[in-house]
Amino acid sequence: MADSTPSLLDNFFSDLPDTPAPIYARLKQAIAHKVASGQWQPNQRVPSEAEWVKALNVSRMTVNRALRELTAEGVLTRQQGLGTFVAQKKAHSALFEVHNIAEEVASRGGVYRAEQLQLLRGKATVEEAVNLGIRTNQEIFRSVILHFENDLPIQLEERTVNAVLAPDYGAQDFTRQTPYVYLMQAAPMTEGEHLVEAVLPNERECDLLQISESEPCLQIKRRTWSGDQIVTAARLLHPGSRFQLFGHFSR
Amino acid sequence: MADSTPSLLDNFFSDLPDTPAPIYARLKQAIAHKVASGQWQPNQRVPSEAEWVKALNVSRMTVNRALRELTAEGVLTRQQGLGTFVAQKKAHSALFEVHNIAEEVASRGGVYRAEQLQLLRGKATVEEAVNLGIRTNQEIFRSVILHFENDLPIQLEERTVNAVLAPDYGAQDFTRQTPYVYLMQAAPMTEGEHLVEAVLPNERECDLLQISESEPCLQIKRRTWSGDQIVTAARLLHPGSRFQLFGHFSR
DNA sequence: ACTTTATAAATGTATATACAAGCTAATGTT
DNA sequence: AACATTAGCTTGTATATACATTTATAAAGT
Repeated sequence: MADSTPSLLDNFFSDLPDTPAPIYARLKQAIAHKVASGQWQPNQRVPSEAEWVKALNVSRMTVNRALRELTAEGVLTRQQGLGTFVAQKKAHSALFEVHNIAEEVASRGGVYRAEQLQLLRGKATVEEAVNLGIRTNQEIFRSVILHFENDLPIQLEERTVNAVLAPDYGAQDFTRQTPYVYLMQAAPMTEGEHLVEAVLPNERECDLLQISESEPCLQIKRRTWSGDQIVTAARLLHPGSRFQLFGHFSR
Repeated sequence: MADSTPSLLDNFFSDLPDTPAPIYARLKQAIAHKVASGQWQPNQRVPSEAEWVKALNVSRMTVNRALRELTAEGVLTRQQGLGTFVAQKKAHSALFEVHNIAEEVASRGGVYRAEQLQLLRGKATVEEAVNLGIRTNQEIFRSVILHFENDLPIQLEERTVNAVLAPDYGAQDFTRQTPYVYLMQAAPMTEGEHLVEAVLPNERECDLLQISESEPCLQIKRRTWSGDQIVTAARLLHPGSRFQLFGHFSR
């Protein structure tokens, strides 16, 4: 389970505000950012409580609280006697966290492939501006991607992206890497919402998804925040016969 | 916001094991049970940290941890200077927690009504036994209920219930109280899972839901645990034109 | 009557300390 | 060489203490 311990504990708070939030919260935020941005990989070892105490000159209980809460939130895992580690990505996954369709397909043992139908930059329309919480003249990206599992369409993805927060979105090749992966490192998600409903897609969409016009689809509209700004809004269309959403909850 | 403070702090742990779990965990469990079973109502005041300290003769930090974690889990809400209170049921609700359709309808300002189409006791079939994780000769209840919002069908609910865990299920009147409410006090839910998909219902179901046969529906299959036993398995059918699932997530 | 000020109560955070319990690796013994 | 023991590091929990912040209430002043 163990790897090596990250080094730079000094100046750990360098790129974070040092006034408003309590110590434990800032430590949580700093660690969560390392994990969300991929700088710390799953199963990698996190500095021990004693190391944090020495490096940051804070009480062990303060460090303990930060690590304990991150563990409760599924960011870290801890093992008595061993240490603290970055959690596996969807270990005890929260609800309905199908953010990366490529991983989802791979985890089922399927072959994943994508076609990029559209990717262009422009100014936001009124509807898009409302969706993203920005002004209408602000730059955005629009992309349409069709995702395949074993050469059968599994998801049609229409996405609008805030170009200020993710400036390199237009330079990505989404047949190689899903938007989710790029967006997570460009502007790590802190919050999100989704709206799920059953719909009958229009003729063009049925054509793309290779389904009959009477086949119902799961439509998921999702918006994700980074801090207090909306990074992206997406509409995901899944053929009902090829896709189910699974969720698990406790307490 | 404040009500009156519950009295019996003595013997609070009376009906709980007193050996294995740490103090803070037992306190959490005891409070969560009071809330889940409805003995403590939303917005009702919970004893202050100081009161718990005096009553249980434990450290304030221990009580603080229990209350703080229950707050993070959405069971309680706290306000500095004021006190600790039982949280509103779906305050910052977890994901897709549409457990009680009556509340859902009411929160939208709609008029709720239900028709009980079936309610009978019997022995579990093979499929039902597998679903509930029991043996095939064990007693179960089966119920079919149609829920209305403003006199339009909003949910068709087929439910199987473990009769051992919820023995009085058959005596309930589900036109007055949803199964969820009874089941929560009979065997408080600790875990659950759901499977969401888009389907086209059969002729009878379309008839009941008053929709055309080409209208897609959201189908939710849900199982809920109490401890390590499955209490109930339900299949919920929602007309796509009248129902959406909304979820919100953080971190 | 109204405003201001003090006071008390409640939660929020931080620290120091202590001991329990789990895991690993070094050490010692047979 | 094989095994048992021990020491050291790790997380887990519990306590006592201190001070900050927020809120409501009571008292004092105008």
